[in-house]
Amino acid sequence: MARGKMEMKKIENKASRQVTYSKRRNGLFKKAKELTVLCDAKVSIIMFSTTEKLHEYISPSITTKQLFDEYQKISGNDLWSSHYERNLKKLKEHKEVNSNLRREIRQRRGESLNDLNLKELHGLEQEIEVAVELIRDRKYRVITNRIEAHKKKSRNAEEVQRFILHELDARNEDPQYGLVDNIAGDYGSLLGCPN
Amino acid sequence: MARGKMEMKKIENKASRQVTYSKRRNGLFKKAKELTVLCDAKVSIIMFSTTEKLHEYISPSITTKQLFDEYQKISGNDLWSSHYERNLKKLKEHKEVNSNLRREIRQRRGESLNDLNLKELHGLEQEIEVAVELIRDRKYRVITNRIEAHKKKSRNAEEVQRFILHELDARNEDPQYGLVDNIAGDYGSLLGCPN
DNA sequence: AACTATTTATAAGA
DNA sequence: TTCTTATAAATAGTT
Repeated sequence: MARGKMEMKKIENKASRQVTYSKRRNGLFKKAKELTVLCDAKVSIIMFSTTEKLHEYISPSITTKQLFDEYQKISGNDLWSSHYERNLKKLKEHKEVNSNLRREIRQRRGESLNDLNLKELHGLEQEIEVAVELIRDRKYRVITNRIEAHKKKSRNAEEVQRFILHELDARNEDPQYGLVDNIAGDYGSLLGCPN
Repeated sequence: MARGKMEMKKIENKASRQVTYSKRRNGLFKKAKELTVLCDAKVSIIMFSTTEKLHEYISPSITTKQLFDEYQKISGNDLWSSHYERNLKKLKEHKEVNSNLRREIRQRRGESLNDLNLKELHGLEQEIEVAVELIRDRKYRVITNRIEAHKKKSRNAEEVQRFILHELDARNEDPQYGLVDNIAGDYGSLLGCPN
C-alpha cells in the first residue's frame, strides 16, 4: 500500500512474507485496540503464521475463555465441548470395558461367582478345564525343549571331553605336538561352566 | 483519523460510536483478509459491540473450531487444554490397562502363552486349578440349593394336594359346601407347573 | 451511503 | 530488527 500498489496474492519470497506478516499483525492489533477503546467493544484476534506460530489479541475487558463462552452461547457453535465430551465418553466406555474385563478375570479366578447361573458356571468350568490342558501342554513342551537342549549340551560336553583326551594322548605320545593352550578356558563356556 | 486527530477514548455519542464501530470493523476485517492472502496466515477475529452483537471473521483455509482446537493445543496455558491433555493421558492409561487385562484373559484361556517362562506357566496352571475347584464348589452349591428348593416345593405340593383332596372330600360329603374355584389355577404356579 | 480532507499504515530501501 | 519515506489506504466528519 505504499511505494506502488500491492497485488493481493501470496508473497512468494519467504523473508518478505514474514516481514509483512509481522508488520501487518502489529497494524491489525493496533486497529483492534483502537476499536476496543473508541467503541467499547470486545475483540479477540487469534492468528497463526505459516510457521504455525500463534499470536493473539484480546480486549482487556474480557478473557479469551469468557469470549469463547459468549461466542458459543450466541453463535450456537460448539467449539470445544464436543471434543471434551467425546473424550469423556470414550473414557467412560474404556472404564466399562475395563471393569468387565476385571470381572471376567475375577470369575476365572473363582471369585465373584454369585452373579453366574448354573449354566454359566458349567460353561466357565469347561472353558477353564480346556485352558488348563492347553497350559499344561505348553508347560510340557517347554520342559521337553529344555531337556533336549540339555542333552545337546551334554553331547557337546562329551565331544569336548573326547577332544581333550585326544589332545592329551597326542601330547603324551609326542611332546613336540603343537600345544593347545588353555583348553579348559576355551571350552568351559561350551560346557556351561563358569570360566 | 481524518479531519483532525482522534482522541483515543470511548466515543460518548452512541450514534457515532456505532457508525465508527461499523466502519472500523469493516476495515479490520479487510486487513485480516489481506493478511490471510498475502502471508498465507490463519486469522480469527471475533468481536462484540456494546450492544452484544457478534461479528466474526475467519480465514477460508480453516474453521473456527479447528482454529480453537489449535489454539488450545498451542497456547497450552488455560484450563481447557489442561483438561484436554489430562483426558488424553487418562485415555492412554486406560487403553494400556485394558490391553494388559486382555492379555491376562488370553493367557487364562490358554492362548498367547509364548511370553511365559516355565515358572510362570507353572504358577498359572496352579492358579487355574485352584479356580476350577472354586467354580466346581460353587456349581455344586447352586445345584444343592436347587435340589433343596425343589424338595421344599414338593413338600408344598404335597400340602396342596392334601388340601385339594380335603376340599374334594368335603364337597362330596356336602354339595352345599362353599366352592373353591379353579384350585389347579391358584396352586399351579406354586407347583412350578405351567398353568 | 458518498465524499474528501486528513491521518495512518506500510512496502521498499537503508 | 528498526528507521525512513514515498505512497496507498483508512477513515472522521460532513453532505
